[in-house]
Amino acid sequence: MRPVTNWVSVVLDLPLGGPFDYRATTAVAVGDRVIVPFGHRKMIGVVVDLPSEPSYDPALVKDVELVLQDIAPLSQSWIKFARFAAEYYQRPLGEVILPALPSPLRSLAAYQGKRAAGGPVARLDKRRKAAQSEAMQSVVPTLSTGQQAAVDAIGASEGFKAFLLFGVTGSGKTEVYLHAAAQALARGRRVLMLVPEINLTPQFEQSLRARLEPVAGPEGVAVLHSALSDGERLRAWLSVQRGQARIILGTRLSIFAPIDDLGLLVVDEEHDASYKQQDGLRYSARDLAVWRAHDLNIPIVLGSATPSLESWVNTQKKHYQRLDLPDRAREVTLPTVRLVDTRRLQMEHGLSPHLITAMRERLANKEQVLIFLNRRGYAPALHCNSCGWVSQCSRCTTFTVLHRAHQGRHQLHCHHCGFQQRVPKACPECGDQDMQPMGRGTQRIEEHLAELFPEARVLRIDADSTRKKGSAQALFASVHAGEVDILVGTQMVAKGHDFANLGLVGVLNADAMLFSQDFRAPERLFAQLMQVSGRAGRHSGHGEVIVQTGYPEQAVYQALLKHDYTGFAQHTIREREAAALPPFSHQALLSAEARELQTTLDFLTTARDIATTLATQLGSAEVITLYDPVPLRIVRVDNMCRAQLLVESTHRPAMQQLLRHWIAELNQDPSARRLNWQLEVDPLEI
DNA sequence: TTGAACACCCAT
DNA sequence: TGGGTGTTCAAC
Repeated sequence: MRPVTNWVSVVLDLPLGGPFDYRATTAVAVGDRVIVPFGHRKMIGVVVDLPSEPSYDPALVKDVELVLQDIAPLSQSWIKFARFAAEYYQRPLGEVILPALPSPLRSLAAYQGKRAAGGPVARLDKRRKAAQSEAMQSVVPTLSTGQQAAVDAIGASEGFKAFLLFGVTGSGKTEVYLHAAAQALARGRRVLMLVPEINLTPQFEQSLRARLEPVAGPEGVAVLHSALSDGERLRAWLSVQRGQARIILGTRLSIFAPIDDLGLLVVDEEHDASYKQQDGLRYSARDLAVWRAHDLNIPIVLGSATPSLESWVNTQKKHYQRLDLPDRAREVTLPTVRLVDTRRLQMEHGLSPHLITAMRERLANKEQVLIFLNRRGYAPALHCNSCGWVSQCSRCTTFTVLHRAHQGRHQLHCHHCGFQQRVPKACPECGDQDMQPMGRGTQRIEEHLAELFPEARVLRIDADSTRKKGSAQALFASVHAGEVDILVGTQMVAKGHDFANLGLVGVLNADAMLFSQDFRAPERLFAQLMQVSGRAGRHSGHGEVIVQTGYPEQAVYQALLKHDYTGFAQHTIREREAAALPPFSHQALLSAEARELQTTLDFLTTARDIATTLATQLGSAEVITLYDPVPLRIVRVDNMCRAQLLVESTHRPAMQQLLRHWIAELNQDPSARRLNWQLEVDPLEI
């Protein structure tokens, strides 16, 4: 018998291209993982092709060392998906495929050494599985007409169809997801449900288990997110790949879960920026979800009270079907919104008299109050009253934020590079000791509120108070249990949680977001305000939201007053269209950083010239706009100076083609090696 | 990304 | 002359 020689194309987790060709002497399939020699080391890669001829000098091609067959090969359909993501976001395929696997499946150490014992999968399977807690059976509520219509529409769709489920907080979107998921399960298909944040998975998991475990079985629900340990992640991932998990709940990374027999995809809070990965492969899980649904020929439901303008425009173009949930399902009214004009008011520690009075009333009425302030720490900076010195980070062009650490001690933290230092006893500039906190963060508000309302129990929830794993859960639980009267928090508290007894929401310093450079800032502010407003009075029916602003006449606030997403979207869409901004054009962002700003700008200028030449050669110069390189608003972070170059086009294929050639040329350019640069497709922030 | 090879520099 | 530091290049 002739020895079998197969050429295999393998992708590796490397920033350089690939795939890399090898020779295999044992049976191997596309989707198998292999251990291969690479340079002076060995790596785990994934076979993506079995070419008849190698695309590399056969004399230099090395042998596959080992074919790992402890799991089934990754499917063709999944690899096709990964290939799309790699091409769309202009990254090597290996950089999509390998990070999508749980780390034990791609780390050599898990397979070698004396403790490897047959590899991570064998070790996991040998261990006894912990018994699952049995889920509480829950009552299936009757659906409103709107909900029923939505569920019916989703159920009736054959093949691909994108739905935008549009309804305010409390309108019962979750119930629609649950019913639609139950339908898909009943048809023997599986369901993938995405939520924006890890914080939101426990409560969703609970309702999923309670409602769908009877159909899906106790092992039928799997949760995937980045906070899982390696072992937990592997276990969940395997249960997905092996088909045990029927319903998969997760954050953005779970869009890469290895499932082909999906019957439904759900993206909750589809407008949420957390769906955008901000490093490595900068993908949008929502956009990829739509592609995946299309490829698998299944319905996808995107839910939001404040849809992204991209999705909204898609409903207007009839690419997506809108499903409206007009009323709050539980027959309660929307909270009243009041704008307090801070320009002509005497404020007390950042709180207007109106807000204080309203708080007093609610507290007397035994209702909870939420104070929302998107700024953590004690104060945004420390200021010297005699010379005007302001605490600044030595590595970044930012102020350092005053934080109250343990035992009332203060520290200065840089929120950009993480640098922490003691508070100087005297001004480093003039030696004066009269230094004052400038502005207010959540810690300081918490402190003032405790003085102002001595009987009230005040709790702060922000990234600092929830640093430990699981502590966010515990803090939220104490709010739900009624152990808290006043909750102070950052955007963390705005999402998802349904506080039954919350009557009043106070929004401080919303204006900070209003004048950001980013053209999407008003859209984001509106979504955030709507979201935080939705926390008030979900059950009592007489909730109130007080927004303190110096610019009450702004369109964002006027729209909020009327809970008018539609009007706000229409207004904003007209502006975008007039300025040819997304969704009426496509963008890409080339950013770079180096020790010297000039190095960065020089590189970007060269890059721009290259792109100009390419656009002309490719005949796309007319549809592509290349802007000038500009330093970022915060130029220096961690001693690196940053700048960026925006590319815009109304023609996506032309843009994609240009980007592909551009990256290839930049990779050749020796000057590009002396700094860090990256290209981001569809940037969310510019 | 990782490592090896190579150039350069300064102190002994 | 040795060894520490930084730069460049190849990897199927």
